[in-house]
Amino acid sequence: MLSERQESILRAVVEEYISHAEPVGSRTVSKRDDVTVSAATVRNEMSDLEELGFLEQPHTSAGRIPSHLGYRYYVDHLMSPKQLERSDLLAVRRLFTSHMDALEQTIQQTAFILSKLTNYTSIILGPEVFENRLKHLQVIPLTERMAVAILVTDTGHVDQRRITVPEGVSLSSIEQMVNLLNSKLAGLPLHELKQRLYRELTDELSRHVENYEYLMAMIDQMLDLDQEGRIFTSGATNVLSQPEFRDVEKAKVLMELLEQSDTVARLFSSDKEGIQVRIGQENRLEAVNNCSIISATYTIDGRSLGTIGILGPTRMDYQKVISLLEVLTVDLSDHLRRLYR
Amino acid sequence: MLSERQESILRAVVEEYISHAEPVGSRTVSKRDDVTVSAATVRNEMSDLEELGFLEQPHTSAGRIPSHLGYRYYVDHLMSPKQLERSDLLAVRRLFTSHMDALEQTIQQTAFILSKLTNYTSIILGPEVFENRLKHLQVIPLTERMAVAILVTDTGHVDQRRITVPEGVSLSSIEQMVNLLNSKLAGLPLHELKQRLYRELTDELSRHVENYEYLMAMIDQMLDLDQEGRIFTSGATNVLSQPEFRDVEKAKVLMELLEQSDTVARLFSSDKEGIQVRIGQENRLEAVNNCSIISATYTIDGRSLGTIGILGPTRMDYQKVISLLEVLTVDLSDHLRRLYR
DNA sequence: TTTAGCACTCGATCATCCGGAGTGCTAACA
DNA sequence: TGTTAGCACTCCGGATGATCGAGTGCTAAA
Repeated sequence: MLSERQESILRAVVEEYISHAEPVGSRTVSKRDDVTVSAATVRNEMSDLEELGFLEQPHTSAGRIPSHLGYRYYVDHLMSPKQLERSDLLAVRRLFTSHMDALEQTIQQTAFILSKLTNYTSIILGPEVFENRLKHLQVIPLTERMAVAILVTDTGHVDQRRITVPEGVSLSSIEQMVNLLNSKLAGLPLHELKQRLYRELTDELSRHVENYEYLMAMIDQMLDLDQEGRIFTSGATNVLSQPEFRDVEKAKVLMELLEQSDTVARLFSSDKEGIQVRIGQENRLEAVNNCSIISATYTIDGRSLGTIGILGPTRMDYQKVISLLEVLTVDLSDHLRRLYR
Repeated sequence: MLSERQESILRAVVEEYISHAEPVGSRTVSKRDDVTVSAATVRNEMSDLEELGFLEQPHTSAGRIPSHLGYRYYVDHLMSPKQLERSDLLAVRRLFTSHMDALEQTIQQTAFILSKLTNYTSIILGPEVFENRLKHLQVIPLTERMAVAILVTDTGHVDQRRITVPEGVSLSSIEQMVNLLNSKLAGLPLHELKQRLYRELTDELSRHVENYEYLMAMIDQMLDLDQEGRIFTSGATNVLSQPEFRDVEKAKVLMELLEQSDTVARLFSSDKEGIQVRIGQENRLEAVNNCSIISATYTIDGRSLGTIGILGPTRMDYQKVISLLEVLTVDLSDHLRRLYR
């Protein structure tokens, strides 16, 4: 357990380093208002903190920087839940009172404002439509052999896919089938559709509809949803502003990672409720070893819909990002609920 | 007019500089197979070429690099229409024989392969649905006051938008209206819909449908298409590999530009048929003054659908990019035609 | 007209040299 | 005993200067 004095020194080092990105010396610390002892004492304490693993020295005769453990301790115990800047809060509120009627637009905008206010890269996963319920199914023929299947969920999400109409299947039989599917499947969660289809509807379909086997293949095609929620990033170029990525090579690794949506999804997806902070090597991926990821889930009616998060250097303004994410998840959830009633 | 010898020297300088990214000296040029004169002669000629504005010298006692004019001359007169690498051609062909049934997927993949093969950033605009014709209109109610309008075009493009149902408008009157709209508007190009609506349908609607004024507002909302085609980029991080962007600041300017979709659209949109090459300052935007943009339009049944292009440093492998774009636009147009019949 | 030779220029690289910031240790002090 | 002032030492970073090599421009010879 750290003494109160050690804690205030650790806090000082972390906060100074976060805002100035340079190793923090004993004099700098002792000059802070919340530290009353002299530089020499600070030196002794810093030496102890280094031994305990909370601080690191880039080289002898340089100041100290926080280790991953140091950041962790700071996030877990030392961070005061700083109030958001009024202007930031205002920006968030203004966003959600403005007219955003499309889901995609809402999320894109949220990502945008998040990256704008933090100067880090923001990433939003989802929303996961998988749990949504089928509202309506429709097939619109384009040509003899082509059609568009449209699937609307109770949340107003529209999923479309182009399907090939098997030979020998008539328009009227498709219509018949769609009607049947609508009456039997409406209200079910999307991930149950196929299951239900096979278990309960095969008999009925084979009785009512001609060319049953071909149709089944077509339905199968129709209900193959893309399970992966979409990924929205914003402010990817912000990494280029961070001094830790002044070296193009390092920046490149990170930017390339951001272009691979599956990796990003894996990195950010989080099942835990609430805000999650992963610092440095706590992320498994080596490329983000000197990055931190802060993520939160947004919900609708208690159902977790997706993840919203920030990627930045380990030297990140945790206080600000966390309080911003707290506000944003609540407001986003609210907004989505209002949108979907 | 340049002499044959001057041309071969200019070609040599451009090609050497393209592949090595360093000022080209007289010795290097005279060692090439297509230049038979000595280094000293080359020096004299290069001096002339500089005076004519085709070459530049970063500083005295450095080699020469092509000026924008030099690249332009090279592209217009000196480039031999080099055969594509067999492996590249194969990759393109493989892409289009693979199963891609969604429009968006097709385009995303095309962009991907383009950036992969060139190591530059690829950008695809469109497809422009504006000229497409209405196939089918559908409104699916979600709640009392909310609905999703779905608009399918003859090319199978699906456009959706969430609409608010005005108070006092019944479900049945909406249904009635949609039927009327479908029968009257189907087959029309999207950009004529509104016009036609106001000119010919107001009377009929007011006769057949209750609460006519509210409905009109709603229809208006429905037919407000996003005119801007979507933008797909791929390989944005490739700029970070180019030696001209070793400096993070320069890279940042470009990457930020790539994040602004409207600027990108403006930069790439091209009405001219065929392949267009814009070198350096020929682009109006200052941020891309040392970049070149090569773009081409892809078509369907002769109708220009959208633009496909490459953004890279002025020192770009024009031959390769141009031949690649030639193949790709043809294949993409073919593929889309097959897709839409 | 072309080429060989030569002096000259200039950037890149490397070693060297401070200056400053910061530490660790010791001794004095409360 | 804990705290502080003082001091020698370390190390980084920027400035300076020497050297090297690539490349040019000019001149004179072929």
